[in-house]
Amino acid sequence: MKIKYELKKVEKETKARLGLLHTNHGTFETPMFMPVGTLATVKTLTPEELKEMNSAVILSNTYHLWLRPGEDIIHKAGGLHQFMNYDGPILTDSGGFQVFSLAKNKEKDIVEEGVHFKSHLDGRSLFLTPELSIQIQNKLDSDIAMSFDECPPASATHEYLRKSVERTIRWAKRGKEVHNNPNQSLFGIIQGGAYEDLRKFSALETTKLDFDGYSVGGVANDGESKEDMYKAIDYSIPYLPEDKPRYLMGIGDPIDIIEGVIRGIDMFDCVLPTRIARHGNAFTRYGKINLKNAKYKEDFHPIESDCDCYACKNYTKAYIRHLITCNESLGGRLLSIHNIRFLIRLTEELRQSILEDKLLDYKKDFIEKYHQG
RNA sequence: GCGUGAUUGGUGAAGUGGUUAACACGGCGGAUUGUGGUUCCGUUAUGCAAGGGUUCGAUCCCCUUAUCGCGCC
Repeated sequence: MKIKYELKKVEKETKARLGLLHTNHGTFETPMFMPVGTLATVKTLTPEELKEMNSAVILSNTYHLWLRPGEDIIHKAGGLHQFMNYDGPILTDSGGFQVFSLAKNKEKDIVEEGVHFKSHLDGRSLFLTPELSIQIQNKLDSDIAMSFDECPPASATHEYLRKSVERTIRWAKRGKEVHNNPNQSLFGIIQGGAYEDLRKFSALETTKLDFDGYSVGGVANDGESKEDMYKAIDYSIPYLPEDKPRYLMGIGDPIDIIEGVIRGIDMFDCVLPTRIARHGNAFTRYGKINLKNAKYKEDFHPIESDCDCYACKNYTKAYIRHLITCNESLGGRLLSIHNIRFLIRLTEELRQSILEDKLLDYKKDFIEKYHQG
């Protein structure tokens, strides 16, 4: 069975949506945030811990799992869910994002057939195609597979982006044709940078292929401005069907999530909460803080006194700072728990605000507070 | 006691008679948005044991003192 999106409500003054995502591994509310588990694990956390945080979908990665341990081993294990002991929904990224950062010479390495690039592990030459990406994802048996797209840099010209969008559409079609897993849904990806005509074209052509969901991609690349990111969403959303989920790829800054939800996005994923956690940073209502700062040396209070996460209920900033300073893995774990819970809770509050038609007020309050810190 | 060798930042240490004293660690701060992240980027000794001298100029040469190491009575 494929996923099913059930639209429950659109907020009065915005395009924000409240919905339910029915999957083979449970039903979950949107808007939602999906933590990233590139290598079949959300770094340092167990599936049980993620469930405790009310986290739903985990995002994993085709490219990384293809290299290690290989899709055949995961297939033999009984699929990704069995392999990693996670019975919630899993989404796999196509590998497009990684591959394009590994392809050195875009002109030469990206061809109609696929992409030539070097393995980040041993440097050997690899070739990934839309078909192969989908076939790997079929074997991984994730709930949602992503089309293999070209993810061009923010600095790309209109001319480059136009060709790229056209190719991404051809690739989406090729991937869809070989997709062969009745329990797996497939999403299409809208590209086109911050150009209205390209986003519109990309959305209209991609939706013609009738995917199970659509994502806005090519966002938050190498120094793209927030304005361009919001444009990318605004120019794409009007052409996407109401009854399919919309996923903004790679976005997870709290403010960006709010802005995305207001513009009609249902799903987000991001490495930010876990990455900054490993580097000692925590999201708070008053902005992001760096636990490594000397001022927390003797701060015997939780990161946030009103946070319901395991880290805040049991540990102080001084202790977590000590762990991070000593490079003890528990530090990154506790901060990952806090940061993911922070974003999950943010989506819970956003849903409540949509329900009460108070999203814009919520945004105003949140941003005001967030910038105070 | 005599002889001898050392003494460079929080630490381990390079180094030179001449504008800004390597490098590493540590400290302090920042970055991070479909994870090549125990990563990346800043910054961190107005001073080379102390005092005096030689010199246009000394951390580098000389003298004295202090401290430490080594050898001999």
